[in-house]
Amino acid sequence: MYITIDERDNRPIYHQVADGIKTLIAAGELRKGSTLPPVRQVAADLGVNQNTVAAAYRELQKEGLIRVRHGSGAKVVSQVLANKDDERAEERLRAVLADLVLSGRTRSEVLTLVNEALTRLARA
Amino acid sequence: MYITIDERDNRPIYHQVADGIKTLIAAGELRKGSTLPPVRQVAADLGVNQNTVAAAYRELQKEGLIRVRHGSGAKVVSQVLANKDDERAEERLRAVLADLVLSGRTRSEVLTLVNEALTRLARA
Amino acid sequence: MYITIDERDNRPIYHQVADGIKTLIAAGELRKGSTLPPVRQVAADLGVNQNTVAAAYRELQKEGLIRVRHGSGAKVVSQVLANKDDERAEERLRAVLADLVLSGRTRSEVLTLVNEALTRLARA
Amino acid sequence: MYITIDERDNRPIYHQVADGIKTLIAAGELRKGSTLPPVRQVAADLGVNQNTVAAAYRELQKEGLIRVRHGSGAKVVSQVLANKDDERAEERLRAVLADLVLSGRTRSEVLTLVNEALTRLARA
DNA sequence: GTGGTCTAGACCACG
DNA sequence: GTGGTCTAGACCACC
Repeated sequence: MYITIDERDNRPIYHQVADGIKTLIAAGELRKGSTLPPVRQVAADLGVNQNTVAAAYRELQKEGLIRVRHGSGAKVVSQVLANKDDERAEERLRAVLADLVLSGRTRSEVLTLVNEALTRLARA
Repeated sequence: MYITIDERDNRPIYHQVADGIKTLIAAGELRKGSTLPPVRQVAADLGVNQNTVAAAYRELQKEGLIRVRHGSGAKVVSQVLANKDDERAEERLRAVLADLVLSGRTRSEVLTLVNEALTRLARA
Repeated sequence: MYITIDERDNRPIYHQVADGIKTLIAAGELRKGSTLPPVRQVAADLGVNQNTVAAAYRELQKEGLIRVRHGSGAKVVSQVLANKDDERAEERLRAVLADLVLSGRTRSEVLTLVNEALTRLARA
Repeated sequence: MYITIDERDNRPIYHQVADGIKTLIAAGELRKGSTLPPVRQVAADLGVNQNTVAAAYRELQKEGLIRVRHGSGAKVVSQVLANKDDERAEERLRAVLADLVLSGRTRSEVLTLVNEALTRLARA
């Protein structure tokens, strides 16, 4: 599991964990039916509290990507988000692109970044 | 000021305001030397608390885009972000792209969204 | 045994099993003196862990409905719950009814559901 | 706010709190636009931890009934559950009715309970 | 003032 | 073994 936590990142840790797993699902590294590692293990690996990882799993379950069952762990049940609109992904996309442009990148540099990122996402 | 506040957007309001202004700067509608409208006016226009708009301005000042002076309002002083938080922006880009892919969009659909957004940003 | 396990049901599996058997008892399909099928068989039929079915039997025994004996299987010994947890049941009833109302059902629709359910329970 | 916590109730506390508020919404005591009391106040009133109440609010938000915003509290935004199917309300109804019947109540006694409960729910 | 996040650690529930 | 709940308390973010 290649998830990284960035202290300087404004996003809360549990969000970063969830996003990391979402990326793995989008990239096809975690397919429908795959079992996620135990909460405790992820917590130990990343050096964060178990509750924090549990919050990430809860988040993913809320979005319909995984199914968490009490004694038997978490499993990927879908590769499609349930609430497409709630997250306002397009709006966030615009904001991020504005940031990249404001950091001095040219249009083609931004497009290169986007293409590189998309290439890693199998289903795209 | 063409800024909109979306109730359903999960981002905090002050963030939405700051992002709106950043987009205007990136698009060239607000150039170096331009004066931003008074906090009170923006607050009234958007129907939000003055403190919220003030927080947005503070954020923009922290990023080096504007300069806020007591009595003389806020002015755009740069069109380039001061913070070199490139990695964080790229990380957020990846997360947003993963969300778009997980919401069922194909690679070309995502690229269309990106191009549309970039076209509105003059400097890109 | 007409018990079904619903993956989408939030109740724990052992609870679903116990409730299924309780419904059979309430409906009179399992009468005082009847023998329940062996844990292994139920587990195999439903495709769940034996421990899970055992937990359900334990629950039913705790409520005074069945008697589990090593070697001789489980037998229905009563058609009346031992625990006087009436208030808790009523509280749960209120919560479920609130949910049904909040899901948009009218009073008469709810009453229809209730009547249908009661009709299947012989002793009612 | 007439919410009660029952130690003997099997449901987790945060669930009992959420159910209590749902009942108030279903009964029309909390209408669309109403503001919920602060997390801290509810926590103090009920004698539970703030995190527990926060979990209840999160639950209600997930179900689409309230909208929680950072600095400005929680507000009722809908009187209809967003995820009607996820909760399997009808299945839980059958289980509760079976319990009431098994506790020795006749059909008419159960119907009286149901009617009393529904009478308190305005929208029913 | 409001809610959100995170931690440490205890204890419970499920399979 | 797995995840869930709850607590106490600290600190942060938002309006």
